[in-house]
Amino acid sequence: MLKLTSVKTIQARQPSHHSARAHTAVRAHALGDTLGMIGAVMSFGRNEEVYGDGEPADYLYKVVSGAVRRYKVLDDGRRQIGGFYLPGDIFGLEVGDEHASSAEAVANATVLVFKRSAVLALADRDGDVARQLWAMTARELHRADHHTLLLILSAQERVVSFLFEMAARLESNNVELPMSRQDIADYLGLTIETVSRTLTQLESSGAIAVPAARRIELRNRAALRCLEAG
Amino acid sequence: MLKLTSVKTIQARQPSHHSARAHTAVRAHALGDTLGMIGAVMSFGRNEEVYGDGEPADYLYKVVSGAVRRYKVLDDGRRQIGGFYLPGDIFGLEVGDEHASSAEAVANATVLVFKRSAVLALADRDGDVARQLWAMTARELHRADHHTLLLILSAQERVVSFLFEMAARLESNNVELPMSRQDIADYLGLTIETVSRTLTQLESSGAIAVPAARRIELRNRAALRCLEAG
DNA sequence: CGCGACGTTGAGAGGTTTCAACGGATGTGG
DNA sequence: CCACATCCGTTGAAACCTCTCAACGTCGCG
Repeated sequence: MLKLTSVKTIQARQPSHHSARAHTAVRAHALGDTLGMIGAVMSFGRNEEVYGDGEPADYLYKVVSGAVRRYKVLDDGRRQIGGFYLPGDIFGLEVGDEHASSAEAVANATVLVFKRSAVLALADRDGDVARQLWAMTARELHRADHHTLLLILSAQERVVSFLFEMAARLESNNVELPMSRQDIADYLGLTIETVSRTLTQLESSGAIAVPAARRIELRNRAALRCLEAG
Repeated sequence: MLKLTSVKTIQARQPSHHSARAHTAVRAHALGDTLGMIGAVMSFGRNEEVYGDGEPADYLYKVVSGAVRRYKVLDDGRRQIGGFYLPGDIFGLEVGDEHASSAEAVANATVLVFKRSAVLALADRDGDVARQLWAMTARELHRADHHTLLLILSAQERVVSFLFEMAARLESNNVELPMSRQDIADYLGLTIETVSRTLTQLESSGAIAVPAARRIELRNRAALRCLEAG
């Protein structure tokens, strides 16, 4: 298993480009629920940047509360959100030395921060850790593949697929969305209007309920599954 | 899936200048240009399956000649091509025990086949090998991320982006496409008609030349770059 | 030569976007 | 406490892009 004894105490300092305040260093339960190590807690306000595209990837992160979006922006301003990270998810892990995209807090978020160099050093000594870093990247790859599948679907299929994904990750039929319609649209490759119209349509059909803009309840999974495809 | 009862059995179905002398198991120069190991040469005819979605991932592959497509099909028949693999590329590497998509030869192809278990065993003993397997997955992840960016672009932008990608990988402005229009369409999330029309349009503008359906020459990169976005 | 696979072109339909206006919630200051 | 500004989300109508359906052309091959 894990050799916690081999883990040196890491004095995780606060990255200079971060404006959020760092709190006391705490002991993380796990990295990917298996790697044990030391991290620091940081807080990020809504829309606050965690790291930027092209910046050195000196840290990796694990969401404690709130939510984070990873995204790229094209020259003309179009934005593609590559993924959302919810409590328990790890993000910012790169094999290269630079981040390949940016990350921001969707809502106020607290995040565990780990020094990448320390994790890599640990992986060097422990094959198990190395395997898990690899597995983590592989999971991201599968997510990315699934995301490309999303983008060839119709608007309705994409929205339904998104709702199922969120319901599964939040483990409930009553989904409390942390992100805005714009975030959803940029994740699904649609406009906010199309997302909004589609949700209205799904609500009219009785498949879902939308008691509040950010709250969506899956009422008829069977019906929804018929509207899904991927 | 072809029978691989004996990894050393070689079907020299399509002898070419590359595979002509590859009757015996050869020592691969590299896996990812660095890992050294033993593989076997196999040949696949056009549209022949290399492996199928859900099958045990007992092998990984390196393209010697020809081209391979990795894809998934939805229930209703829609097909999404996740990527093309050209000579030198490695594919079929999974962290889990099953393939997450299918792979077929786009054109007659010869491929080096490696036993996954042997590679993993090697990685167990050699941290360098483990690191490279991880790096390989990370490269696929970056490709996948770039692919999702492609899918939010306009048809013209997607086609131009595709041409640039192919030109870069084939290291030439004169691109000899191994794949059909349908393959391109399924890779770009478009229809063959839209791909065809876009190419015609690009040719009319003088940005490219299409002396034959499968041969495309980039004539004006500057103009093409203006039509691109990602 | 004729067949079938592949690619191109055309016309119309349809889905998504664009542009615009409106509504609702929240927060602030008078 | 209300007026007001702002952000976010919804709704409508028209434009646009891509798809669909269809026909035609081309190439390779039996």
